[in-house]
Amino acid sequence: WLGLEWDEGVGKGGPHGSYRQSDRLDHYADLARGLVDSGHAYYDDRSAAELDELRNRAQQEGKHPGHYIRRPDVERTEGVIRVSIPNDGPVEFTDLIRGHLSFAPADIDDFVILRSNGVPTYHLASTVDDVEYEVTHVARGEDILPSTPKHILLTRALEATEPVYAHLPLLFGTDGKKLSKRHGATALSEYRDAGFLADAMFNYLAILGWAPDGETTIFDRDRAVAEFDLVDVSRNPAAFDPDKLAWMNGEYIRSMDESVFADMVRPIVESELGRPLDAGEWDTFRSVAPLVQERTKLLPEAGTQVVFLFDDFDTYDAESWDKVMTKDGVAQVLDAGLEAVEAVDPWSVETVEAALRAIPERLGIGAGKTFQPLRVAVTGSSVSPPLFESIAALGRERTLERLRRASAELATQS
RNA sequence: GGUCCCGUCGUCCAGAGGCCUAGGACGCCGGCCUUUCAAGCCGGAAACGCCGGUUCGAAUCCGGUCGGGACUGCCA
Repeated sequence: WLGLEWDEGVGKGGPHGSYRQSDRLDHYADLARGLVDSGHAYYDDRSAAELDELRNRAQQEGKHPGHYIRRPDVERTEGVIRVSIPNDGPVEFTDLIRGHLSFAPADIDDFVILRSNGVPTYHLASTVDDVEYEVTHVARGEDILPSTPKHILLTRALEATEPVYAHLPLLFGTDGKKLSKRHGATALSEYRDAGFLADAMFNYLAILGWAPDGETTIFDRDRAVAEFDLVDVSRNPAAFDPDKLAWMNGEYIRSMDESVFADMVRPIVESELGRPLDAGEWDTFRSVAPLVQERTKLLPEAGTQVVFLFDDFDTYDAESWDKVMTKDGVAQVLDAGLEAVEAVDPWSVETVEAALRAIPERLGIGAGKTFQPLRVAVTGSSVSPPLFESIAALGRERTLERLRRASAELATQS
């Protein structure tokens, strides 16, 4: 959806055979056993209780939990396979984003690479894949920064050269909690379904942790691709701000070509209506679409703004009615509107406007007092697209019906 | 508890010793425009966590401190 393409992998193929880890289970297991043979790893069949005890002891002594979980004196021949951490100096590497990093061997666990059921852990599978697929740069979340020394050690044990790492800052929700597929996740598809544009989503995501310069907020994919560099990525975590995303989406909607916008909104209107638009209705819609385009942030809003043109609304918006239609003089305004609309000739935005603009003068009241009741009568709400255009698009007969309906409604209430 | 990462407006991003009385964006507040809602335009409030040090000069370098976060499993 976002137009992010990969060069090789599942569904795309490539020179490295299957890219599906489930197809390679035996291979990972073979490599794990090979690491035992070469002395980099060992079998461990100690019980969970035994390991817990070692962890507790380490914690009580102010050491990290894995401190005492090391290669047992007596060699085992079954159980999980662990990598034993070599005690020959710190593991150092330069992260593209964070700079030089160093981890002491004592702080790195003897970690499991093959479970007792023969299934590899993430550490093994992903490291082996990176090596065998000849991955040069690993860009991933900062949450696995602590695992990176393990992956480097594994890579060296596999007699390969480690890739360049870049650990990106995490994304937080507005609640300040980490955003991930396991916690507080909102699927990307939900944003698409909510009416966000892929280009806006792409731009917003890009701005989280990076900017082309100090001034620019809106930029397209080409510019991002041309100017983005991992070393420029921010080191601090970013909070996902739905308001800014919505604003940005509005910016993209407004910059769309009118006809593209109309085409995109059509299915939304039709689903709102529960039926397809006929040719005449489509023309009507296209005539008002630019007006709607200016005032929508999310695509579905465009649909709700415009349905009154095609189907009669069931009820008036209660708040609008109370605010506008319960005032004195509304009945006269509706009558005047009826009269004016009947007399419009020929029918156009300009003639409708001229006819209605004459009303406030004639009745000696303000423009707002005239147009708001008409708006509620015609559209069902005090919030709508511009009035004259709306009436022109609605047509004379339907406008007259709506005005009569509002008068009747008013009579009922008094 | 331990290891590591991070610390500029409420939020996102600029700022890589003097150009900073700290800039842009969202949001917020006020105004203009206006028949509504938007959009647009103008203006405003709003931050270098704190303490030391280096330096003629620090948001930028160093140390400490405080605060936030991640990790700490036969999860990934």
